Amino acid sequence: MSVGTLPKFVSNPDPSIYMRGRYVVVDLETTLLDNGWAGNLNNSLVIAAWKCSWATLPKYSWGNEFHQEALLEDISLADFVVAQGNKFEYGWFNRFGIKLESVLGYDTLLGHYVLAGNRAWKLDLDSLADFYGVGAPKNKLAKRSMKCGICPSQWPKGLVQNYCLGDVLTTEAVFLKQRQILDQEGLLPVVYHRCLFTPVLAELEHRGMCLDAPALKDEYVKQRYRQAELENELKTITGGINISSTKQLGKFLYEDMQFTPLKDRFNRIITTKSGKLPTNEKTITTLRATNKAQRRFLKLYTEAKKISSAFSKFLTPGMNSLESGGMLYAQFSQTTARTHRLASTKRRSNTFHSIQLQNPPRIYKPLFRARQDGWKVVEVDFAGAEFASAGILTNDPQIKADIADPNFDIHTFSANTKFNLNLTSFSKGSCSSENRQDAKEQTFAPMYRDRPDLDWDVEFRSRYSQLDKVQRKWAETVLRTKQLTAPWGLKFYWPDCEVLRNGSIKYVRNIYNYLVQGFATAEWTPIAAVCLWHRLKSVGSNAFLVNTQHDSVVSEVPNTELEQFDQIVQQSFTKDLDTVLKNLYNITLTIPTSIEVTARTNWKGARCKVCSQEFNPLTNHECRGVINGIN
DNA sequence: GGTACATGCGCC
DNA sequence: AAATGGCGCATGTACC
Repeated sequence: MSVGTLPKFVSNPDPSIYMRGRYVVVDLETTLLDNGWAGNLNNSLVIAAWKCSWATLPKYSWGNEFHQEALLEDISLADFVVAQGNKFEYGWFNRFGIKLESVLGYDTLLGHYVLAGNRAWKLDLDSLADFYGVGAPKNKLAKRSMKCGICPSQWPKGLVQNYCLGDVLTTEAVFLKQRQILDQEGLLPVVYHRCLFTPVLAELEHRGMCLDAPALKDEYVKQRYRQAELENELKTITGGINISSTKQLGKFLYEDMQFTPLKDRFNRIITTKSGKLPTNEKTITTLRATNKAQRRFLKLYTEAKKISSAFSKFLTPGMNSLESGGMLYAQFSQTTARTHRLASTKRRSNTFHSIQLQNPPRIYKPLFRARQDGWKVVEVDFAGAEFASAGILTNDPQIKADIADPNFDIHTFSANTKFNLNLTSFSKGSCSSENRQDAKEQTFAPMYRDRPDLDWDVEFRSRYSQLDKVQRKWAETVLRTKQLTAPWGLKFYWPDCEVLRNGSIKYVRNIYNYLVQGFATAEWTPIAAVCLWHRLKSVGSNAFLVNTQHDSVVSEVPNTELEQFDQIVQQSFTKDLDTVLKNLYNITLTIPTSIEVTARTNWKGARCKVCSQEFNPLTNHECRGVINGIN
């Protein structure tokens, strides 16, 4: 069975193409529904403008998406396509009939973001023009019209044309300056990596995720009912305070109910940043309830708050979408996170229902399904990605050994310290599952922290002494030079790094974190997704990607293609990842990555802490409907 | 009435 | 909240 092929520009990436290749710079003006998103089929193209590197004058073309032969011809002659905010153009290229997998992009927005590293630089085209000193022709009238939401289709033709052509020339000028700097800084491979990911995201945004309507309705009704019950009971206890108000809740807890505020290990009263008494769940579950009324209130309150959050963030938007087909969309941003991880937001839209697709409650994942009968939702996860990433970056032999050892379970090891178990074996099952579960939460915390007063930190850092040594070296480097260069070339900056009064280095936790988190989730996952996407295209598969959550990729796959899909996944997430990291960054993964693949009609959900059953609103389960019983 | 901030919490 | 990092969103509140 064929696992397909990758295009040369993926399997054998050569970022120097950006310095010497033939390119076309493109800018499009469209109607403005949903900010001109190509996913809204009521949008239309107003004008396309482009300039070829082999021509002196730019070209333009009015008219609709089906008549862009001249642009398509030039794109087919180029090695890559340059644009500011390429994801937008990719969406429209799809509508032009261009196969996205055949177009290598260069995005000036991503270029600037990569140069910025973790610095919060402005990324709009005007700011870029200023930064690179290429003096953009500022068309104030056009800018103002755009800002006021006046559709370019209503503008005088000459105005649109000048605006669009002006942006093409500005983008080209920015590109030419920018690529020189990125080349000198050794950052072109990183930009290349980011640009490979863009068309995958453009398509993924367009697909959206499909809800399981009966399951969602069932859950919605059940929670509405429960919510009403809770509201009634709480009202009788509190006299009708607004439990969403931290102010009112604080007053109720600490004044009316007379709870004793919590204290830290130095016997200081714990407060929030602004000095108020905290009212979050952790605090509330730790407060000592001394009577029945107090206990009852705490239980009801916690449940009510979770339910209310589930409604506003998920159940209500989900229900609203059912009339129009039960599809939820999101927007992904490659230029938000300081670690260069992907970020996701709700799509601000009147047409599309949307949620933030990177954080739906895990217990509700089974409320999503494949949109067609006879298909599965397939999730691919990297297992222990950040631990492996840390092991590779610091070359720690013990991390490597522990990951390879089937008889070593790090959460059991963690539980051993936390609960003083005096275990002699750390294989999974050597301690109770409750102990393991409780320890799990903090197992990897010492990777991004170093507290000599905490037993687990000392234990962790003494076992993984090479990791400890290298991370300290990172911090010393930043203290000395104010920056840190990752093995893939990306530079992180902490210009005001200094030794604090208590002797620790400022930003030490960020310094310990960024490379480790960035390598696993910002470098590996996009490469794996890109390779999966290209291979699926190359075999003419009907399967497609619908989501990605830092160390996982979610797809919809026809049952008839499951076996082939699995093989392509294995290829993409292991061998292809190795190949691309080697060829693009000259990095070798000294610890092999491992993945978990699950395929089912509905998206894989969370397991219940109590009975270990996967939560599924469609099946009977002792924790059915009880949100806070779920891990 | 709008904006900015604080808090809390969902995910990885 | 003590006791890692990274995000975005909802809600309430303060302030102009």
